[in-house]
Amino acid sequence: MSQKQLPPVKVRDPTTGKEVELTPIKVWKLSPRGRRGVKIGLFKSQETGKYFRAKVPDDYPETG
DNA sequence: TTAATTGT
DNA sequence: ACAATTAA
Repeated sequence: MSQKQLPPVKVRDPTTGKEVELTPIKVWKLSPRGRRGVKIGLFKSQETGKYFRAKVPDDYPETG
């Protein structure tokens, strides 16, 4: 199986306030039943080492 | 156990 | 309010 690395996402790093490109550690769908919901990624700030969550594009692949 | 994430 | 996820 060719393991393609996921592309970085442009997100606002809430710990620095800067917009950065980061590859999410994990991605999942967050949606109530019967509603559309959003995809969420778990990220780790390079600047501060702090974890944060942010929306990722709807077409971004989910990770296991 | 809670905070925080986004859009309906 | 509600969905899943996980660091703190």
